[in-house]
Amino acid sequence: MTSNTPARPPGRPRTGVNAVVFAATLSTVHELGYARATVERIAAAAGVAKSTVYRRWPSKGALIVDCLLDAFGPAPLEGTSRAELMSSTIRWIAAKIAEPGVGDAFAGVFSDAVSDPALREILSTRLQDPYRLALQDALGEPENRVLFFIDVVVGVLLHRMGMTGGPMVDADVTALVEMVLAHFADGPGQA
Amino acid sequence: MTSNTPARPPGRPRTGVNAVVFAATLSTVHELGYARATVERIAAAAGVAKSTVYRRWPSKGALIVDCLLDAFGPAPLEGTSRAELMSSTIRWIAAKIAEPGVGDAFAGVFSDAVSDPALREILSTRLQDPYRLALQDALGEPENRVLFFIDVVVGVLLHRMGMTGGPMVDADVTALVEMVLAHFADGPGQA
DNA sequence: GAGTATCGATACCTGAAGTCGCGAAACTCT
DNA sequence: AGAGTTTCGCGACTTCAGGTATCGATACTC
Repeated sequence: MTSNTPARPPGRPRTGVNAVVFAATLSTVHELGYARATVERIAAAAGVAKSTVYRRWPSKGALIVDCLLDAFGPAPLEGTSRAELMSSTIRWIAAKIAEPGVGDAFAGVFSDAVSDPALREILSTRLQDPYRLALQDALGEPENRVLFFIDVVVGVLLHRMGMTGGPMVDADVTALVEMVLAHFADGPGQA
Repeated sequence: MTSNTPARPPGRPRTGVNAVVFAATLSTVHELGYARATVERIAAAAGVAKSTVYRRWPSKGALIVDCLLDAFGPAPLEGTSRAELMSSTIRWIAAKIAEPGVGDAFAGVFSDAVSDPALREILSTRLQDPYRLALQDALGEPENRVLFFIDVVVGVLLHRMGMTGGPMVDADVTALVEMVLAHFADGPGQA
């Protein structure tokens, strides 16, 4: 244990502007949409130089993913029964995606990932995997079933967002909950 | 009925290269991905000038939408029972999206539409509405239920495509069919 | 033959992602 | 105190893609 206390590396420390940049990202995406929310505009909204943003995130997509991670936070995973747990998780995701800027940012980075394998890797590893593992643990379901669950919930919400420009209304979220609950009611085991 | 036979408008008629451009679009998108499939490259692959493409389609998104319309064609709507009809429709969409280039193009134009209201209008009106109306008629379901059906099927398939880079495996398509069928089994009427 | 709309080719404009280099500031270590 | 290191803001720069405009040539209709 010779170097167990890195204390602080030499050089000027980074200013604590990550939270400000995340807030500026969401508000800029919310106002202008994903494509017009350029890194330059986001940086200006945060009161920060563009080079500062690129010093911390390698690409616009990586910035968005980190911003989404910050916006979502850890999954609540509340509920005593499997049904309650799934229901609350779905409603939690729906509510988060409905927050101003979050859905637009999510759909935007998602579509960028289609033709960008590096970004797809970031999206899958940094954003999807933590929630996937937490759900596997909480639900006791195998990986492929949880991935299917995520595909259904997030896919439906993003498709509605992309087609209409707005979040899904509550009645349809309820229908989504009922449909998913019925499919997963029989517990782990089937394909 | 004075001008009931427009016959052919004056000027040089357009050459019949639409089909060639569509094929070039899909193959280019398949090879390079949506973002790198520039209009210039697509035109070159079709043996056509870029200006010719822009003379026929106002934007890249409109070209992609027309290309998808051509690739999908009319919905089969086969099956005697409601369950068979839904099942065959879902498998038909899944198979189409799995065709080389189609899924990438779909996901790409979809994500572009998120921050482009004009493109969203084109996507919704030209691509979604025809199939929505046909499904409303064939299933006897109200608009909001059919929209939910489309959200589920297309949303799930595109989310899988965007996250993994490849189409959904057959076992998961089967799970999707079962889940949707169970939800819509009770027929029209509930929310 | 006059008029019109297409064709290919090419040059151009705009905007956005990402890079680079600069001098200044804020730290740590000696 | 001073050397070394890293960040900061600022701005110029490169690259690339969507889209526009202009050109002479071509293929039609009237």
